[in-house]
Amino acid sequence: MGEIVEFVIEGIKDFDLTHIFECGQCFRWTRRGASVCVYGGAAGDLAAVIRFDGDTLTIKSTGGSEKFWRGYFDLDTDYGEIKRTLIAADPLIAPAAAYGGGIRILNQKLFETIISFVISQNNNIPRIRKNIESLCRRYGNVIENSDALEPEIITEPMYAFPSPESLAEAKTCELENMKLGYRSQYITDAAKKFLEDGAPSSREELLEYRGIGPKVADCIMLFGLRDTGAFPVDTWVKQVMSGVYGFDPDDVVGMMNFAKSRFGRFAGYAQQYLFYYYRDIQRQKQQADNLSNNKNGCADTHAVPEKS
DNA sequence: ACCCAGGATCTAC
DNA sequence: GTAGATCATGGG
Repeated sequence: MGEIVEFVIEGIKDFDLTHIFECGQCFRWTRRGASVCVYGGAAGDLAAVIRFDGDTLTIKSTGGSEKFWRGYFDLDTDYGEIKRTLIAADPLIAPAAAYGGGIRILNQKLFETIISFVISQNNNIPRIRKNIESLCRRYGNVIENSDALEPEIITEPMYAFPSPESLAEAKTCELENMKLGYRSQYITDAAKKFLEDGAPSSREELLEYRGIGPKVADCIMLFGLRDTGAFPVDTWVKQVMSGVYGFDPDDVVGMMNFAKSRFGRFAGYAQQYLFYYYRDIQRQKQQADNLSNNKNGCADTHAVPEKS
């Protein structure tokens, strides 16, 4: 244990690190290079630097076998076939499947997925990432050799995701002090329940957790239990489903029925393409608006209000 | 100062 | 069973 390993895997199609790491399924990977596609981060209790160039994936990590990383990145699933099947079932999804065509649904640890998506409720992705990092720093173990991996890329030690035991023993008030907010109780309760009941394996079991409702349960089914038929409906999916398919934004049941009947066991992939596509173009639109506001000089014309 | 974010829960009808 | 208020925090 403790050996740094490196794997080079060639001939990979339908793969893009930005799509994979920025599509909202994981929260511990960050882009490190400006031009080259390099990500650093952690999966469970392993730290790694990931590169993808052309069709070649390079993984330098603090451990794990090639088999583990192939599974983590879902390399043995044919995403070209998935996309063709989705588009055949519904041509309207073609733009989204092309836009996020390099998405892979990662093979993540169940407990990490549960806690991460409990934190995700009514929260935004940048803050979810911060919350999870502070949890790892406080309750996770230092990842051995993570500082020796590539010191110019990963400049400080990384921490493993906390074990169920460590979060079960954590004081709820301490989580509150770490700005975990009202979700603090959900987190410590979930860790205790996970330890007592064992790993949940169905949507029904997940819904018995306090802090896990239908949407979070579906995310955990998709990302933690690899139920690729799950179709999590969040605020972004509501918007794209109403915009593209004309659903009432509050008709969540209708959207889920549509996805199930149209996409079946591939509904989860469809959801990821739709989520990434719509959220990303909305963000770019927002940035463009901000730029044009500055150019017009509209943003600076307000006098600074005096404070009392 | 305001609305929103990968929502869930509690209460009141 | 379901509409409405509330939850803690900070991004934009």
